[in-house]
Amino acid sequence: MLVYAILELLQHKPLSGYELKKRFSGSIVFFWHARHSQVYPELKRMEKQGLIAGTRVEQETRPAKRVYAITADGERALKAWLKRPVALQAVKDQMMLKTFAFHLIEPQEAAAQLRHHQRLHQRRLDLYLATRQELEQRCGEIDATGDPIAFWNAVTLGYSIELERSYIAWCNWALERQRRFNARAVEANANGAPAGGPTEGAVG
Amino acid sequence: MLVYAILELLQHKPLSGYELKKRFSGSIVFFWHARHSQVYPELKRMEKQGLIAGTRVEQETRPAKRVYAITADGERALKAWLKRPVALQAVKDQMMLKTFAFHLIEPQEAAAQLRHHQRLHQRRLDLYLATRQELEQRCGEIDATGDPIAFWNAVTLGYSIELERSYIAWCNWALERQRRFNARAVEANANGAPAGGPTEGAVG
DNA sequence: CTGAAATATGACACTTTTGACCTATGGCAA
DNA sequence: TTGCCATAGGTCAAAAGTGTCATATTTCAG
Repeated sequence: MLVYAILELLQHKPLSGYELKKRFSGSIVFFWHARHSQVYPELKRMEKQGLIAGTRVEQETRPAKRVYAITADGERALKAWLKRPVALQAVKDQMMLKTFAFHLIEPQEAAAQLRHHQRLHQRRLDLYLATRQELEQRCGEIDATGDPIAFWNAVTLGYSIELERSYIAWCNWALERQRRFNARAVEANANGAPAGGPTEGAVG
Repeated sequence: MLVYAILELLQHKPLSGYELKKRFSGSIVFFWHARHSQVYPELKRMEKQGLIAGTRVEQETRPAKRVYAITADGERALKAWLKRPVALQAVKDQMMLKTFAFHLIEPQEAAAQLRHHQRLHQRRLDLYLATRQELEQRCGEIDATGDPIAFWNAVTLGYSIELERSYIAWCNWALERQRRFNARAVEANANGAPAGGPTEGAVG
């Protein structure tokens, strides 16, 4: 997969390993990322396969760098991949893994975790919104410019924003539901009817 | 991370490697998954660490199995992990990686990809909704039962459902935006004003 | 009675990813 | 002038994860 992420970035413009690494902390990082210790070996492998071509570039004030450009073969491989249908991706979410077992910790601790997580996603959302503002200022009303690169950039950014909003909304919803749940439990306890214990049937 | 996923599952009830593997195709698979070739070695490692304890169990109609139970150490480790604040997780989304480069393929091919992906997520959403129905039938109105396991199960399931709905909504939105975008491009073309070419500034 | 399917566990090669460490150069600030 | 930061590019061990093959047993359908 990293192969295609790199090809996509090089398809716009030739870049060095260091510049690529920085791109993976730029807009593409919203849905794909890689460390430099993964990028450099991958570039070598891709060059051996003929997907990209590197050239040494001397610089005056900075160390020399090796700039990679996509080849005709690389572009073919990229387009072929784009046309292949994607399979449904498995979800891996640490926060959900924790939430699934929140019955093991104190309700207020669970709530604190949810609030903390909400703050983190709020910060990320703010970053995404700022990025969108920037993009719109650079490109004007995207639909009007007719630039397909800016268009699809905006479409993926729209997804990232929606995802963060969903997460924040879910945190709110979970906290609200938890408040109601706890209130009921306290009430039931006061009436001398203890809340139900672990129910095996709930898991599977 | 797999360690904690396994501990969570064993915390409910001792299970064999095979049963665990099946759990990873059950409700926990909505946000975590693992193949059996990862589960079995992990169980051995965890037993050596003292987080779980295995016992050989003979069966009449089936081959003997090794059932693992969580230890006091394992429970402590699990609870400690639950209380540690989660870091923001990086997103990895193949579909977004593709969408980011859809300017390289024909608009109708991009639209076909979006529609295909929407169908896949619709199917998954249907599965999740069925699971929720099942859960509610087994546990009744969850807030009323006072069972915290069923409660947090419902909360995570709520997230999974929201995520799928977001994805489907995004596909619709993207398709609609693309239709408008293409209509404009055709219009501009008819007026003798060709649509803008690649804009370097759109990526970074 | 043969073969497929489910149960049950494992080995192994491989890729992907992470985290820590290392080497340079040059600019800039305390 | 000492040290930090950014640029530039690596290495390496380890962990995480995938995919395939192997090996038993038993049940059940044809």
